Amino acid sequence: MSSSTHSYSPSTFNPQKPSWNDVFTSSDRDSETCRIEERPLILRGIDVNRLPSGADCEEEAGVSSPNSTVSSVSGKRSEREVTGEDLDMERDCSRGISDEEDAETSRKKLRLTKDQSIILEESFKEHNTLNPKQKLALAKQLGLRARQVEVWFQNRRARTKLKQTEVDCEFLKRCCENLTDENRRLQKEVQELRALKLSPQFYMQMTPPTTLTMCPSCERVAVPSSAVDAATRRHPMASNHPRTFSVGPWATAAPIQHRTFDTLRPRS
DNA sequence: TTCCAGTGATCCCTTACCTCA
DNA sequence: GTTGAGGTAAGGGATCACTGG
Repeated sequence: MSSSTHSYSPSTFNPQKPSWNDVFTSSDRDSETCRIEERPLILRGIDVNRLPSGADCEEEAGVSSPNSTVSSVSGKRSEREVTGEDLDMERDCSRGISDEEDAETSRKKLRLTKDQSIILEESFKEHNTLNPKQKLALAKQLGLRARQVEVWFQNRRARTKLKQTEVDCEFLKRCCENLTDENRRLQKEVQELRALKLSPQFYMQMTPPTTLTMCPSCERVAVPSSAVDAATRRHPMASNHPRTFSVGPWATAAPIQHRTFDTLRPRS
């Protein structure tokens, strides 16, 4: 993010409270009063970064951002935010805005100052959503409107989600590649084994197929013949009805671990 | 107690503006 | 000077939860 061409004046930016925790000790999302206070100011035709000229704009006067950049005109505004009072305030606050600015439907863009961004980031780290009280307090601290803080958090959450999606996507891609490799390797192994099976002289040189013994009750398998003997000695069931079958020398007695998606995730 | 309209908050998608290469 | 891409503030619709009548 560049602010080189903007006339940021961080010196005039004066965060009132250094600590977010000091500002918000309660996490409640309550209070009718908050809702009333939160009612945003009309934007149309107003420089959101400029102090409102009218005294009627006092509510936002202390809150508006006198320092953060660009003359900003929001072209549109949510209908639900427009109340009768707001309309009156809008008219009041719009005084002093030039006609061409007023007539201008294109919206100029606000750029947050570095300090504002830092504070917003810090507060986002602590909670990625804000209750009305927190929003108002933060807006006041930053010299922004509550709506701007709200929008910033909304967009920030979207960025976080997008980043997470990218990470997940990358991870799944790697999983897919690994599985493809594994599949290729196994296919190759199958081919080799088939070739071995078809070549008698090589087959003759090999040790005879291992006899596996499986206990019918616990379904444990012992691979080597010595192990089978041991198992027979230890486990009476194995001597009675050992379920035996022949497998190739490549057989493994280790149970196959079914990996879940979570187990595939890289440990962080 | 249930239904319903109103309201606020949030998410998601999109637009518009700004900056930079 | 122009242009296209990328970043981001903001608008607006959809949805959900809550509340009061």
